[in-house]
Amino acid sequence: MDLYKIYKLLLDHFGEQGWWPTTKEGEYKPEHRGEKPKVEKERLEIVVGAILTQNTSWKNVEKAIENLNRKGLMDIHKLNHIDKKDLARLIRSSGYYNQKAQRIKDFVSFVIDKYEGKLENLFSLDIESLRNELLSIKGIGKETADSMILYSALKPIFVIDAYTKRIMERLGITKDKDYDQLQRIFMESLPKDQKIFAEYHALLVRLGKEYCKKREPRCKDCPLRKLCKYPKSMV
DNA sequence: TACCAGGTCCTCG
DNA sequence: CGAGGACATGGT
Repeated sequence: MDLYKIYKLLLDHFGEQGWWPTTKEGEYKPEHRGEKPKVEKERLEIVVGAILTQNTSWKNVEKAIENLNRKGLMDIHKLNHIDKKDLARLIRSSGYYNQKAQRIKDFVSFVIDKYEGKLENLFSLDIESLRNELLSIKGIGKETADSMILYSALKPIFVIDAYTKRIMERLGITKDKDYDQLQRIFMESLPKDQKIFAEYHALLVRLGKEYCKKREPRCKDCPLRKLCKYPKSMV
């Protein structure tokens, strides 16, 4: 199956997604706006959001990010200095708040210790080194690292998440593939283009949320129904 | 009520 | 290695 063809079908059906949501200057709530992050604060917000959204709905993360923005805390050094309990309280809505507060703190202290507190320095590494650096931080796994690389550092890497795995299996393209195998399949089938990787992943999430849901998938109206092998696709 | 949501770490066999 | 549990809130 041609993954690029699937991409075009999704793009035709949903249109451009404008990932990742970011907050404009003077505002507090992150939105899909179809613009790449420009300033350091936007890049940091994506990094923080990537940690906060681990196994959690984005809606719950939005509130947490808004809290941090309203307090003016979306800043590496401020996040480094804030008391962990206070941080946990602010991000409570995103769940696992004690773990996530620790993970955010581990991340910012890492950037301060090794990269002068500037994401720009960390992100100037080549893609392999950057990924290894991110993965060495406790609490940052493959998906979180790759989300940071793709959406914040703006380098071409394909993000695999639960939606992607489910959709690929239901389509009948893969079965029991692990993260690295799935990622390889996408990256070897598509142009190495940050914009395409970003948009594709966003489209898969959209499809997973609205059609290829875990329970009660809406196969009848699914934009991919003609090429899908999901047993229950005729429901 | 139970399940799900843009995972990761740790432990055990 | 891979399975299984812990981490936690908010929506359906």
